[in-house]
Amino acid sequence: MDYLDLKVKFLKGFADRTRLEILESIMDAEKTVLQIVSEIHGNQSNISQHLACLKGCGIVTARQEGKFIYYSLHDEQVKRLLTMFDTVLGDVEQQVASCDKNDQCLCGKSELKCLIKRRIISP
Amino acid sequence: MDYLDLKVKFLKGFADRTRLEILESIMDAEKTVLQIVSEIHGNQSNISQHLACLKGCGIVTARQEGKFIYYSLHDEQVKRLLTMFDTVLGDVEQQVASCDKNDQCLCGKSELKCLIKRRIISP
DNA sequence: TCCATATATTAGTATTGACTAATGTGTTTG
DNA sequence: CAAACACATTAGTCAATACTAATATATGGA
Repeated sequence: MDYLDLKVKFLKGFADRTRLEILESIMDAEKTVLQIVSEIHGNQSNISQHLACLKGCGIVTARQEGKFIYYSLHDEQVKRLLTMFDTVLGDVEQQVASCDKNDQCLCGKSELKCLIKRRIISP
Repeated sequence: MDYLDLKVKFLKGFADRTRLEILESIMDAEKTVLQIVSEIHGNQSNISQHLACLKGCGIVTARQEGKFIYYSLHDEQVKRLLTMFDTVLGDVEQQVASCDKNDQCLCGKSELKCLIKRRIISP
């Protein structure tokens, strides 16, 4: 694993809907797994796996207290980064939203418009 | 597609080795597709697809001039974000590098240690 | 010690995404 | 207009990843 691989892994940590929901949930205060599970949709197993992922990506840290494990953002820098995502996305949101022009890319291939374009289903 | 989906898509745009290589390549100056292709490994088709992806994610923009198309970062904010990735990664690099503890997560399941853990191959 | 609670792990499946090779489109130049 | 060039698109394949359900581990308390 070279530096670029580490960077990819770190960034992939953020690039998932469930994980972003988790991060939003613990943005301002540490939470236990069950607290997170109840705040966002998801089941316990799934959330646990995503938390392990976030930890492995250096995005969150865990702190045990009795039978509870509290998760929080790794540090202030990570929080700043999360904030910056929104800032920058503000600039480009329109472009990203016009997904029609790049159906094939990161839109989820079972998205309706993508299925149409790929002629799996008809309009 | 709600706001969170847009954010996920935007972030996924960064979360790939080839795309990061492209971004590094055009970080300081716009480049044509062929220039990018020759600077990093990759073949033309592959790079073209990644460029379409980056464009769709609002990360780069394209400018046509004759038969050439010049790609560059979408704006200064995106450049700042790319810089910030390195800054924050500096803090957490050690944690990310110790991939052993989270084999299953974003390490690539055909990585040697992952294959061992999953008992596909033996140590 | 036995049970309940909190969380992690495993295994299996389905989806998503990256890559290659081949072909298509548009632009310039002879 | 035809050939060459620059780039985009398509289709197909394989690998990576997210999810569910079931099971395992660990902690605290009756």
